[in-house]
Amino acid sequence: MIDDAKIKSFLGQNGISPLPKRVKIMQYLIEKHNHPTVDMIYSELLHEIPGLSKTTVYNTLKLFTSKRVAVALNIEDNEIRYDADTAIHGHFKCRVCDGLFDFSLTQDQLPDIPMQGFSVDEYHYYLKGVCSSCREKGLE
Amino acid sequence: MIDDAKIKSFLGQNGISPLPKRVKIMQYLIEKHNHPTVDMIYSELLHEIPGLSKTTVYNTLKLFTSKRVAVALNIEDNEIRYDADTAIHGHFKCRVCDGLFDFSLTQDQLPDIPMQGFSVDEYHYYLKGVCSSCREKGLE
DNA sequence: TTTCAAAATTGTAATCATTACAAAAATATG
DNA sequence: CATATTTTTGTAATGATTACAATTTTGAAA
Ligand SMILES: [Mn+2]
Ligand SMILES: [Mn+2]
Ligand SMILES: [Zn+2]
Ligand SMILES: [Zn+2]
Repeated sequence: MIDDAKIKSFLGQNGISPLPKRVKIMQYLIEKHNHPTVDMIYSELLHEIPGLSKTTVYNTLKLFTSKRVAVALNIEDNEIRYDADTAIHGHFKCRVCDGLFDFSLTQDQLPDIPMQGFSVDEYHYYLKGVCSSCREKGLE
Repeated sequence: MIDDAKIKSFLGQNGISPLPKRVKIMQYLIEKHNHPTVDMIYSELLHEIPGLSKTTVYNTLKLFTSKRVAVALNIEDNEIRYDADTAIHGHFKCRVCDGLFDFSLTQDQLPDIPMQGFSVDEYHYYLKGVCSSCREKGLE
């Protein structure tokens, strides 16, 4: 359980008015760190926040990513997943069980790309394949 | 202009019957290497292949990616882009002009995956930011 | 060449994530 | 409290992708 006040001040520091629903959504992202879709956030928080609208979840996530307190992951073909961990790290997608795993990746492990004159503000390293659990079960 | 016969034999070698529309679509991908969307392929090839259906483009690209003669790129939020270059390389997306640029990336530049027992068959390294051309123009 | 089964293509309708937008509600400020 | 501003909601639109049945094309056998 993460301190409500901490999240509020964190949002505030990043130029986001810490309204109750925003705090709950950020709390969900941080506590679960399950790379949820909008629909997962919406349907799970609906129990806790009656009357929550899916549009609000969309609006809030757009705000979060624009303020860089969350990152949008495009590792799926059809929907966006969200991550409150904005530090550089990698993602592995299992194409059998659809699981999405983090793996660590430090800035200096990243290939040095000589992009003269370019400014880079997002790094995404996605791997796809079959996870160990699925391989042990002989699925492939 | 790439040799038609070369594309036919390439498709054949990869278990794809080299039907005329498939050859044209592969030729488009190779010659333009512009990371097109389905719609770009469809609307541009429609001139050359009257009566082409968008469904056929979808079907063909699904076949190509399943046979691994093309790769689907999920660098955009809303649509998939395709690449006939299946060798490992990186992609940079400019969020001002929406340009999508290749950059070279060798297998041994990639960080090791610290995940024992996983099998990896796709590597995607995406960078986002502002390209040099847009920066020179003072856009940001 | 004719025949015919299998594979491919087409057009249309459905699906589904996301966005647009205007009305209603909540919030902040004096 | 009064009121301007911001946020939320609900619904409708958008747009990419998929499902699917009917039609056409293909390729091999006869
Ligand atoms: Mn993550
Ligand atoms: Mn490329
Ligand atoms: Zn798995
Ligand atoms: Zn640019």
